[in-house]
Amino acid sequence: MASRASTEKKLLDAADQLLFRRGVTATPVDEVLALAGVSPATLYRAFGSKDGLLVAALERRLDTWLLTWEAAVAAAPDDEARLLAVFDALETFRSRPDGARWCAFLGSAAEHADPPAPLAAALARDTDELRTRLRALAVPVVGEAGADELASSLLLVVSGDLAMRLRDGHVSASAARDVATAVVASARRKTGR
Amino acid sequence: MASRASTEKKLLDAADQLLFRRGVTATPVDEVLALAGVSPATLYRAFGSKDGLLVAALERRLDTWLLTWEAAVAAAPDDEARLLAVFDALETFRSRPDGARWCAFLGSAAEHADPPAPLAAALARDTDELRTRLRALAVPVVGEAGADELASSLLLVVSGDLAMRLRDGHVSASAARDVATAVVASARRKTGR
DNA sequence: GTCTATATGCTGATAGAC
DNA sequence: GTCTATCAGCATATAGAC
Repeated sequence: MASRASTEKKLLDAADQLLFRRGVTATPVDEVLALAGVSPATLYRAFGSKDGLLVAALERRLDTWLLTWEAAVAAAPDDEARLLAVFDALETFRSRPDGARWCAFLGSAAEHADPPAPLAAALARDTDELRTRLRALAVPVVGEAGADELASSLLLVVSGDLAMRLRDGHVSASAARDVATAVVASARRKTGR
Repeated sequence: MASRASTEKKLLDAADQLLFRRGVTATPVDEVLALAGVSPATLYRAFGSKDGLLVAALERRLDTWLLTWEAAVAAAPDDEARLLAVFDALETFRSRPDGARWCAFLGSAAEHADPPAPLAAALARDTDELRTRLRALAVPVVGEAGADELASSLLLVVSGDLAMRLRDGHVSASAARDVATAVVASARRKTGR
């Protein structure tokens, strides 16, 4: 006897494993249903549509990602390591069983010409969290003055790491971290720290 | 009286304008046909399938992109400017009437779980050209020893700039160039130049 | 011979009825 | 949970215009 919460969780788990590996459009609803062991009616009652399930999966995923990132920050020894911990977290998150091919948020947004509002909101929240938290972690490293610019630069590097996963396999895991290290050093020099 | 070459060009132009702005899957073939003012039979005779047209459009697009980049390199005053000219070219290319929402190659690849061979080859060629040419431009700046690593780093920054276009509009046009400048400075310091 | 216009088979996703 | 209707998009076939 399946409770409502557990069938919804099964659907979200299935969505996580399929939609973000194969792509949203490329994955038939039937496969999600089959993996979840759930009937179509359940999906449409709980989430309204395939897109509804997608958005719910993204929201849950963002929470998980932020926890992963927080753990990496907590494990880092000093201010600069805390700022760069996002790259450790990316690696950890990528190696999860439901790790996306590149990025669940960017990938979902990229599939729509003009993403529907709830989907755009999910990506915007991801972007905001990245920028805001990077900025907060940047303050101890370069001070208030340089924090905005450094956060934007690092967000670009993070996005670059994600996009590189779509290209051929030449990419070393530490490439993004190396670039970020250079960016931080440059910002430090600029602010005299 | 429409010649064979001209109808094919009309299809490629329409593909450029629609597929890479709205996304490949998101654009029905019918719209491409309507914009090109061409009948279905013409498309399927010339390109075999929607995907065939896509690949042909990507191939033509890569040639155009490389010409744009070469022009930007030629206009740059010194070795470092030539290495960073790729960011000028990105801006120029983006502002074309058929400029992609983010990146025609990454976007097309992202839509397939496991891209069909001709599509994968198109993206691989894009990646190879970027890496190889960046490496050649890096040699005068940091020497043979550091050129591979610098090229890889800059490729990541380029990809980051492209991916940022999927996020919200906070991005300044010079952000990628600033990051790249820091990366080049760091590489220079490392190789003692 | 190359194109246009139109009609149609086919497949698979979505949604809802039972 | 099964089963079915609807709908959209891709691909092809046919017939005729330049």
